[in-house]
Amino acid sequence: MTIDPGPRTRGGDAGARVANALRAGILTGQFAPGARIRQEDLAERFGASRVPVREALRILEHEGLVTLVANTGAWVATLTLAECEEIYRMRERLEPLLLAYSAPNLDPGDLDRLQGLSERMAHTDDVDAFLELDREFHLGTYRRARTTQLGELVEKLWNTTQPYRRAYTRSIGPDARRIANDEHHLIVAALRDGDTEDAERVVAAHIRRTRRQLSRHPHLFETIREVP
Amino acid sequence: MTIDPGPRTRGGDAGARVANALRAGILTGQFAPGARIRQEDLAERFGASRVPVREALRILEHEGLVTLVANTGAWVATLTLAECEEIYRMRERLEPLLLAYSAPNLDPGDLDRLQGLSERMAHTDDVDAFLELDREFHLGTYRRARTTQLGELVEKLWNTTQPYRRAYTRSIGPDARRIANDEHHLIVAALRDGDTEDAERVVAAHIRRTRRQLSRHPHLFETIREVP
DNA sequence: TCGGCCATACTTGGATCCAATCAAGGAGGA
DNA sequence: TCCTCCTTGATTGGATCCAAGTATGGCCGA
Repeated sequence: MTIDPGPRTRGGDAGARVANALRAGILTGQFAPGARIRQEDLAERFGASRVPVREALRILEHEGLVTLVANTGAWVATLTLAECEEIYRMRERLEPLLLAYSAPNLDPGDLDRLQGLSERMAHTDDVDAFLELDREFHLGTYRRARTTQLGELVEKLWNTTQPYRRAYTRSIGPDARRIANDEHHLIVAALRDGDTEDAERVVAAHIRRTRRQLSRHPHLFETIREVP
Repeated sequence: MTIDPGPRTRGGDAGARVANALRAGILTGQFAPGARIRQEDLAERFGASRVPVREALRILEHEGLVTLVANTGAWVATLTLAECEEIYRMRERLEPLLLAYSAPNLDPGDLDRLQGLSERMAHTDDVDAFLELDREFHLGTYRRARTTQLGELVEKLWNTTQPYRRAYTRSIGPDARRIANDEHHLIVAALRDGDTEDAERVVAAHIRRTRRQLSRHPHLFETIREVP
């Protein structure tokens, strides 16, 4: 019995490999919400047959990134404003809990790295870079959580809302993003103080504020639904 | 363009059909945690080939009911005590939110039905009947929630912990279950009063108490892990 | 000219076949 | 006697092939 080789996708797991690649494509915006996905296209693109592609679609369906309709096809999942608000309300409750799992295990090096991310974020005007740093920062605060379910779920919630977060970030100016930076600094400060409860409160408020902001931009969700 | 046929599993979705059947088997205890699942067995049992079976396993893997190891096999998922506590903490935060979505839409007929379930629960000594009624009751309070993600997630959390809830319920006497009945009555009463916030508090306390009870029975999780 | 119907092409779904991988059991040697 | 290595069986993974369903385009009729 060899030891588990970890997340390295070795031969014998083409389904997961295709899923990872397609997930990355959706998160980076190469595949837009509502876009049709043809199995054979993916198979050709990744040099696999349609069998693992179908498995990959099944995986991503349950991650909320793909919508499958039997005998009809697959589309990149779309969200309505109501669904997006729902996810943000879930995050509002779950991420403080996840932070509570993680905070006691964050060492000074972690905190320095988080502070570095937060500062780089404050000095960038590029939307994609900002999004990437934002994600790195928040998930970074959760990295030391020894959870098996909660961490994955939170990442999943981030993933499904990512395309809309990108559209939103583009639509607002760089100035409007400054508030997020202040909140990030507050989180790092609370974590340095060892005041986990305060950090939890700031995270919850951060998510709540973002949700309200999103609600003021319903047009972001008025994409043409190719899904019937 | 025909309208979406809904959750009816018609021809052309054997993967989902197998997944539903296997899920039911796990929830009813026919497949115990840690039990090996052979693809060909399932295929033969459900009269399908191994292709849809593999899809079903992928689905259930992401529902947390099955553990897959590449090139090795599939097992009914097992939980450690720590993982179970983690899930209960998640439920503690999510179910009050879900109840808040549902409560305003519950009509008097729903409440009567819930009260009926709660009373039948108080008068049964059969463990399986109790578990079924308990599940019906709680999910019944959430049934009117117009959510797309949260409801499914909560049901998923119920499913993954179901085998251990069964073992726990068996291990305690009928008397120890009475407290749950009182809490259920409180929930119905709060809902009748239109006091959603109070109902949320009772649900949270109910889950929290159950989590503490489970923590006192670590032996329930000391099953032989067939998974290497 | 517009609407409905039908046939055709395309896409997805499922089954069978073959290759690759892993686990177990036995043989051989120290 | 115990450890190691190798062989063999069983099971999973992937590809190709065929069937079934759906959507699109053209044709006919009103």
